[in-house]
Amino acid sequence: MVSTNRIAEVATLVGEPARAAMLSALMDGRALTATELAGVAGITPQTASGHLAQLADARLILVERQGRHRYHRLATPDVARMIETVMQVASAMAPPSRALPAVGPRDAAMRRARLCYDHLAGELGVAVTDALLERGAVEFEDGAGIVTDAGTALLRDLGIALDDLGDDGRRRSSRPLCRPCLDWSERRPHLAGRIGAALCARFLEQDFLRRIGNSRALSVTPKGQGALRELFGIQM
Amino acid sequence: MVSTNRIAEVATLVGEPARAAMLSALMDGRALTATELAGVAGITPQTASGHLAQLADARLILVERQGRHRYHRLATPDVARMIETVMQVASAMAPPSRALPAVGPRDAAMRRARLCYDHLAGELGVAVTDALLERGAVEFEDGAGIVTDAGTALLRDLGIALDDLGDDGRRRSSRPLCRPCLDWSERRPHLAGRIGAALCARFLEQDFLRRIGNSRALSVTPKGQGALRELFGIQM
DNA sequence: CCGTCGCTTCGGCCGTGGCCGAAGCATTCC
DNA sequence: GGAATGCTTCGGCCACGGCCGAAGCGACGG
Repeated sequence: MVSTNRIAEVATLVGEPARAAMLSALMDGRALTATELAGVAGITPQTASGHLAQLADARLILVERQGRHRYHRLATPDVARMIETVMQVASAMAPPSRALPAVGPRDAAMRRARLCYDHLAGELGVAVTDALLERGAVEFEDGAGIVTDAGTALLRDLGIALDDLGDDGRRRSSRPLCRPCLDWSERRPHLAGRIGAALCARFLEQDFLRRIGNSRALSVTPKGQGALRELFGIQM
Repeated sequence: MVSTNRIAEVATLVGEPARAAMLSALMDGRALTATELAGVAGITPQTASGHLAQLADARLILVERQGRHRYHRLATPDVARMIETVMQVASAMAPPSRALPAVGPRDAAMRRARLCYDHLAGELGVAVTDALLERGAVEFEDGAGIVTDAGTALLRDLGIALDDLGDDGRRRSSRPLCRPCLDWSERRPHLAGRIGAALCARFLEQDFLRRIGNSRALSVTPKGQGALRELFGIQM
């Protein structure tokens, strides 16, 4: 059992618009500087500094010094998962007044392919997930998922060894190997968990995908176009 | 994508000690009155009333009138899951000063068997889960889980039809069929999700288990002792 | 019908905490 | 060395929101 005060403490940290904005910005797994985070939250650096100190104290984020910069990132996948579930409840809340304010057209690239913490989301994420489901590589039972033997083999062919996935030095006990994650633009599940992260990392490493500037959005390289078509029959 | 303000809004609701205490008290799935909740939160009824109105406005809880009482319960399993993930992060936080303050001996019954939202927890919950894992009825891959064909058959023998589990009239799309839930006293997973809830309900219905007074704690009836031994080889 | 009970609304008090300007350290660059 | 950059600390302002006492309202029960 956890003291309810500890629960409230954590929730309070998330329950402040500026901090929530900063944590959301970190949901793509990148490490950002205090000034960048101040920007996304719309506050001054000194105010952001205070917030970040609180988040770091509570171990929700980790801070890494690099020269005169300090990079902040989410401390664990658990934290990301927590924020994700809060988002889920928030999205189910009574709408403030009207329907969804139709995502702007400039987010076209974001809808197409983007990072969700450390795995693939958007049309591409959903398409890859569909392909894996179709091939029987993974199976979802509502909010849970497993990798089949066929999936283990398929991933090995892609250069991902499942046995190694726990050995990232951190060994987060609670990080699922495989699970679905609701895609906010597609409203359908995409692949998350350790294999979701591994797959995404592998695609970036092989230059199938590239970050678009500083955003969460991803572009598919020509090399990636071919590979995705060949591997999964995906035409992006 | 969800507005970060909405996220903060939800988190703020949880991030208040009194409200967190009330939500935690509702985590066993029961519906409690405003006065009872005021009691657990250590505040006056009029203050609790205000809090509960806020939680209901945000659709985190549902209120049901019954005579001069108003019963409050968590609105959806999603809300319970959110609180659970917050608890998980909270328990991983930097300890305030010393180690766990050794759960009091009066919680012996709680440690033995209790409700966790709507499924079994404590020694009993873990034991049942272990038995199901051992029989290959369910499989966990870290934070995810599935029911095998053998498990489907086993559950049918117990009087639980998996096909019906979605038909509770609410059809919460995101509620997993089967998933592990970290047990706070045992520090090991027990069975949650829709089948966790169904199993628990079935045991209560068959009078294998009974609520101890008004608490989350459960007692195993003599009938239940026999059944559990016979079904799962569990000696409580 | 009146008393009790459960709950809500109102009003006022007060503490917590977010916010920024100014100032103070570091680090890097010229 | 001096200037710019990135970030933090300090101090003071201010508002939001939690808290309770008092009062009101509806339901139940004798």
